[in-house]
Amino acid sequence: MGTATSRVTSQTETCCTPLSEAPLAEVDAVALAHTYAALADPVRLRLLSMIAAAGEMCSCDLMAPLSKSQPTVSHHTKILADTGLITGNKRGRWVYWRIEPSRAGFVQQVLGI
Amino acid sequence: MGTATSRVTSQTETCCTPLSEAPLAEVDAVALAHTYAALADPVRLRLLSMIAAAGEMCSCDLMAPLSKSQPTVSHHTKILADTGLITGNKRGRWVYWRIEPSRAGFVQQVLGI
DNA sequence: GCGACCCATCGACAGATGTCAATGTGATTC
DNA sequence: GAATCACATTGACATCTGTCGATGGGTCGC
Repeated sequence: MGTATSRVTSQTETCCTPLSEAPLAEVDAVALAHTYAALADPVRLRLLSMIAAAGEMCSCDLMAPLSKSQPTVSHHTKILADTGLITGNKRGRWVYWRIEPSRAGFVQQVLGI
Repeated sequence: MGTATSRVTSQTETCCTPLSEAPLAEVDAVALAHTYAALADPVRLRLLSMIAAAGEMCSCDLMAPLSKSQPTVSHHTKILADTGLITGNKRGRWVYWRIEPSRAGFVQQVLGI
């Protein structure tokens, strides 16, 4: 996924303003936006915060604090999981969610901790 | 809505640093989500990136690289400005946009610089 | 087996969002 | 003053998103 490698042409050219370094490529921008979209909801932020604080939580313990229905909580955990911010671990009847270790630093930044 | 009741379930040494005792309050979550919503769009991320790289840009130079109409660019700059990430400075007929200095560090984090 | 439980998925709905053409506003130039 | 330019605003549209009730699929205890 290399950049377009479009070399800087001229300062006054119309196509792509050169800038100092290459601006965010469109592909990268879409990926980044997808990640931030996952964070653009209060319920998901609180969800992340709870999981980060507890280390691990099952969905059944998330519904009450969030005041959301079970399908809604499932919907949000799926989005966070698809984005790679949390991972689910099914043990018996319960699914335990935790912050994806490789993203723990990013999540802490996001939560302003 | 209970406030900080510090009901941390012990055994927090699993994957993350202690973090906060209380989960994100709903009010704070809404505010945070509002900020991240402003970043949840590829066009706005590239817009931020361009402005950050150039230091200052006028709207007229943003339309072509983004391949967006003038009203659309205006729409996005307004959202970023309302969120406090950029500030506009009108000089003559042109509006020059730059990263809000107090948020420059945050923006650089966001753009992965 | 049977029932209870936890969770995912589906269908539907209201509200938010990105986009553009058309129009309005203010500044500049003639 | 008239024309032009840069930008904001409006109105309309298609799409996306958050939410919940209903349903399905596994898992446990009996």
